[in-house]
Amino acid sequence: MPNMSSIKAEQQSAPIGGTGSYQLPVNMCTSSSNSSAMTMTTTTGSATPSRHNVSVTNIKCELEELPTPNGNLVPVIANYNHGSLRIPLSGQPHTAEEESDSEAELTNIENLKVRRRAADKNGPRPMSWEGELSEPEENGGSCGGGGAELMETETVIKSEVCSTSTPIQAASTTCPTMQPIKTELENIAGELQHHPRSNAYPVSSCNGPAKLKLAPTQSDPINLKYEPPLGDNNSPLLTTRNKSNSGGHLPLPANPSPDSAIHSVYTHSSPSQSPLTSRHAPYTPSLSRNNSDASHSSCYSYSSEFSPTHSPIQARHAPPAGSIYGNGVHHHGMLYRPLKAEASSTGGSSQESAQNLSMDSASSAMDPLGSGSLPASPAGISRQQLINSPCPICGDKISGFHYGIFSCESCKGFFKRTVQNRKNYVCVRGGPCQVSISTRKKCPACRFEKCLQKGMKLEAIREDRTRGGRSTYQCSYTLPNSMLSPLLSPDQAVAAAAVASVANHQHQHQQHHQHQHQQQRLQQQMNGFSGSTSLPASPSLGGASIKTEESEAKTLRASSIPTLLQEIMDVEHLWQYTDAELARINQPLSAFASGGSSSSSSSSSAASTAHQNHQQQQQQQQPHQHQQQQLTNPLLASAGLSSNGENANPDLIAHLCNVADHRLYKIVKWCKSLPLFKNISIDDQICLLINSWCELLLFSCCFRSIDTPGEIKMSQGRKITLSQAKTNGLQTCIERMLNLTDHLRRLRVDRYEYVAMKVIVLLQSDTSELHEAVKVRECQEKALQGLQAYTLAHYPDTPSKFGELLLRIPDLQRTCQLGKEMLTIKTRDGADFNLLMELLRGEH
DNA sequence: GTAGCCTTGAGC
DNA sequence: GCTCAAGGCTAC
Repeated sequence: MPNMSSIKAEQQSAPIGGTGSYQLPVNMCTSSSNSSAMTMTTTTGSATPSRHNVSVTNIKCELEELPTPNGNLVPVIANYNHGSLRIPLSGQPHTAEEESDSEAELTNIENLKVRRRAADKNGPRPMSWEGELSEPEENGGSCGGGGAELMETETVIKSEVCSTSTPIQAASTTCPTMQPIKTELENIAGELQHHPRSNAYPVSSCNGPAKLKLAPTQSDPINLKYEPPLGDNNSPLLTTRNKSNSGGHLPLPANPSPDSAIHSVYTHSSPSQSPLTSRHAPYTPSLSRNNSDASHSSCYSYSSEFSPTHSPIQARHAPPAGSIYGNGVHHHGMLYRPLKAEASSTGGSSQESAQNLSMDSASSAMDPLGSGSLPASPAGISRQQLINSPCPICGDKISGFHYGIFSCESCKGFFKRTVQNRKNYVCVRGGPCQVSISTRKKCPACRFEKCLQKGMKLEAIREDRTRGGRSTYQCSYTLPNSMLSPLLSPDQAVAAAAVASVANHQHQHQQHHQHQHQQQRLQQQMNGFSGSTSLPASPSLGGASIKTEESEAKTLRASSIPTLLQEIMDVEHLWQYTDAELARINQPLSAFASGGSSSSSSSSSAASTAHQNHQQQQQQQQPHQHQQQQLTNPLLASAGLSSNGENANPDLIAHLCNVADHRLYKIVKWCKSLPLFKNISIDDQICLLINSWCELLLFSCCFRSIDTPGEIKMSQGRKITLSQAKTNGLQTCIERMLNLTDHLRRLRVDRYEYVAMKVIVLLQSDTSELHEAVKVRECQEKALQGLQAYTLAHYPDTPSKFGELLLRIPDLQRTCQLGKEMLTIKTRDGADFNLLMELLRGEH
């Protein structure tokens, strides 16, 4: 495992200042149904605002408390030694034999890691978890659905219900059958961790709260700091920039000197705080290079879907068909997002009035074919046109796409140097200074600030300085008006920006746009997940520059979204499935159910992931095997259900198992990108995953069923009612799920709360298998703090909501256990749901 | 410290 | 093998 960089810093979650406490009546240790209370302490920091007149400082990453202007100390732990430290934990006693087995298994894991890393040194860098995970499928047969992924409305019930075992037990008790899954998870996590980039900006992932500012509510008892996004752009950096700019909505501090780019951006940060810690850390990249490309090992995020060629944005942000761009092309083009405050904040150059452009991807997003033209970009702007335009920062000639925007070579180098060397420039004039070709050297503070403002991404700088390869992250680009005006009228441009921005956000959840579904999702995003829930406007939703009272209100609400929650939300798309994926996962079963041949393998749509491709291939190669395997589905058998449909709906159950199996891949991928999860050691990541996968599946299922009382939503129109559950022998479990869903509905759980709770469930540290339980607990605390701050800020009338949300977790655990008990899965050879089967087998 | 050019490496 | 976005090198 590579050493963590010395600059790796992690926010210390130790309490500072006043304290408040709450109990988490959660027992995520799946080994038993016992519940344990976890006491956590939140704090309010002491006010120690300070801004120093420093011209240039090299930022230290020592352990320190960073005083913030709003009075919150941001403790930072530097030189975190990632990893292999194993803390013997008390709690779950183990027999000597178990201990021995566990040791042996852990040793196996270590050996696997070593071998893998050794192989990586000589071989190609592993590219994706999908690829890793698809391996067992080769052995175990197809899962029927290809890499199908579920959207929010898809089905997972079965997997959740069918989960008969206790994952953590599987991990901890060294069941031999668990080794395969552990190996897979290990491989996956290993790639995340072992790759040098996995250490990149760990602060970003674990320091989420560091950038938070105290909520503007006195009721907030914890030391959470919010980062009110005043801008409309998706980038948290940009958002912050807008806020910090004097020309924006907020005036510059009275102190004229300390306005370095960094200080003004991270107003909560100490002037001495490293750009890495103060900026990078807080703004946990939502998309990790690890995720995206197979290297998938870096901790700083990019997303697999977001490679420059398969940009995340490209994948996510394609405008819906029929949009005003209306070319009907599945383009990877750019989406325009005007920056209203931009011009005023940076003063008058031609670029100041530029439109901010969110791009589907850097390169191939722009030009996946390398043809040099942007494929159906909204305004029909080619890559060449963009490159020929002036650098949005200084006006020099653009040399390419650097760190998230098209910029010149000098600004690219400047940004790299500043971040890598942790410069902390301060504008002696208090900024903003004009930044042009002739003046760009005069004020690095304002230049850097403009870099950020224009969309350069800190997360694009690789902490480990790994060269080459692709990077993927959500990009925003400043497009000069001159490039838009000939194509769109100002009004059109604004409207386009609004529509595209929303579409941009939407596409984070859907790689293959289908207009109707996108419209529905748009409505969901704008109105909340369900009609009865309220969803605070996400900053990333705020691309619309058309200021209305409603949008302003949403912006206001969005401003109180803890950054950590926003970061978690930013990776939520990894949890979701696209329509194409759903179609794939549903098709085989439909064919199966209809008695058709296993032509299920002939997926109608092109595979969008390696996993899907692989599964498609497997299905094509073994269509009959797939059918046969479904006929002998051990899940069905173990559930006392025959596959001939006599007393059950095999299609339903097999489908659910199939979905669950694929869902597990999604979960792994999602976990990788979670800001808090990424800094946890490999072993602990595996442990946590094994520990909570069932709860995660079940919880997501319940949440998506909020708007369908009496029904648990399955994939695309599939629903299961209590009566249907009785037929399938799942009555008790479904009943509990419905009950849990009722609670979620009653509590009006919104999407932010939902994603936060998932992370809390995932980061349950109450297991003796964790090597760094304290660290995991600290991460969970941050998630808890984020959730608490959010609920207090958004639902001040229901201060008990936070506690009530946590109280649902034991229900969730009990429901999972019940489902497992109901469907005592017996391990059988030839299981076709590899990952799921491995997990299930490992528990018995 | 700047900035132009080079090298690297993943995706296609 | 090409593209391109990373980091590296080095003259200034």
